Amino acid sequence: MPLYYQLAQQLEAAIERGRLAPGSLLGNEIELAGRLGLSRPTVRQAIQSLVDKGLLVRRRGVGTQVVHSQVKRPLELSSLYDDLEAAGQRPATRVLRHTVRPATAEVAAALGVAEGADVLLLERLRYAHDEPMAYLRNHLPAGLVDCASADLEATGLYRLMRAGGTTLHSARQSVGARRATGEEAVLLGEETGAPLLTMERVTFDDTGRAVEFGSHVYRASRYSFEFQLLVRP
Amino acid sequence: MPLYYQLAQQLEAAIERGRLAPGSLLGNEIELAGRLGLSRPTVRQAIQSLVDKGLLVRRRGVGTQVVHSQVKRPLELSSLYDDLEAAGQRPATRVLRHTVRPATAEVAAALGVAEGADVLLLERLRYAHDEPMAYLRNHLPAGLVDCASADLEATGLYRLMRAGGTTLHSARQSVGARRATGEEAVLLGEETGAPLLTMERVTFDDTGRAVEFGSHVYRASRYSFEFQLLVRP
DNA sequence: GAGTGGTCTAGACCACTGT
DNA sequence: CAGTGGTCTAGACCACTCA
Repeated sequence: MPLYYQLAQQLEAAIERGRLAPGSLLGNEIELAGRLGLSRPTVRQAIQSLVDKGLLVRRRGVGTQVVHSQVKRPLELSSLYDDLEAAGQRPATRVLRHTVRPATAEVAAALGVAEGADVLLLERLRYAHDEPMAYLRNHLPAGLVDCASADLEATGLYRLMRAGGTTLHSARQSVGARRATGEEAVLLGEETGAPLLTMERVTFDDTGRAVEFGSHVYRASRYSFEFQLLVRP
Repeated sequence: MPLYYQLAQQLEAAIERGRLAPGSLLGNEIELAGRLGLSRPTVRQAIQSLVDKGLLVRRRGVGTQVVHSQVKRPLELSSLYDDLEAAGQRPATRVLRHTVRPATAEVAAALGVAEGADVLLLERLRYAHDEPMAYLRNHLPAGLVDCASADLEATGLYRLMRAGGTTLHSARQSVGARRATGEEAVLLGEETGAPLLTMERVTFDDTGRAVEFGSHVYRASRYSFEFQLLVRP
């Protein structure tokens, strides 16, 4: 483990345990470096990573302070399955469709493949505590992941993609709302016309290639997106 | 302007204008530093800032590459007014309410003030192209901003807060959906029961103090949230 | 084995803040 | 004015990738 990373973790732990009180000054960087036997750039790198996380604030001429509020995680590219599991919601998945078919114009444009090229279509119903939660439709370039329906019932798609060697890098998301169609209402146990949260997402790997196009609907009565934003300096 | 910042801007411009093609290698850092007459840490700092923005990818043993996809801005703490203005949507605001009142329990909890303490209540209708777009309800600790209704009609709240010396730092948001009430439907020009996007937000300044609690609804037929996510390394 | 980025050091000067 | 973080330099060694 790099030294700056170890130091960042120690500081983060000290903040979380309240050993560094909110608003308290961290002590100046040079003295801190000397006390720890590190160089100042190394100490700065550790502090900077916590500033990026929103745990610390630096002010020139003043010092480095612990932020007052309890900052949670900023928005990440997260997996619904993992989020539900972390929240103790007993996630489960029913795979409704799992086939290869030619890309429509919309899917081809989103994934950056030729129209008519083979794409994997996944349709899944995601449950939490045995209640339907979301209806997930995903399109993936053919051959990217090699998974059985059984895998998809046991875990999330992102985890399968990572396990298959795909390095997820970024995603472009759009969140909106609309009324449920009759079919969606039946699947999700809502009334026709009930409000649904919609999320469209194109995910890219670290070479910039689109690796997934998702078009999902969530029961607005049981789901909302929560996230933390940081202001870019 | 710092040297690393200037270099980052030059590189970013070269990427956006296509002078650095997607997938192309940037050249190794030491040679680049020598060519530019800068030290390697300075060059690294410039490159790192673009990696953080998602424009570049580094691979040890390989080099630094331009990402293939067109990456737009990641999600920031943004102002609806500024977003609309940037999109050429002719934003306008009608102030419906602008009063000081005692904090309810919910507002007090969100802002971290005592129940019954004075808070500023703002209710605004936000238009784009003369069409109603969103109904905005904000609560602010009293005395934080000193603004006339005229100011609020001409610009966004965040810009007023910044102008008043408040340094925005982070926000906790929750996005969901629900049906429009009769009153909301009238204000927004929708039918009762139409789907609305909802957003609740608590904004913090750089000392961690809550400076704004917003509870907003958007016409789902005319608005969605779009944003870019990056995977944390 | 050659070349890359990842980490780290030991200094230096500057800009800003508060007293 | 003293003290802080912001920037910058000129080196060094290491871990990883790929031919």
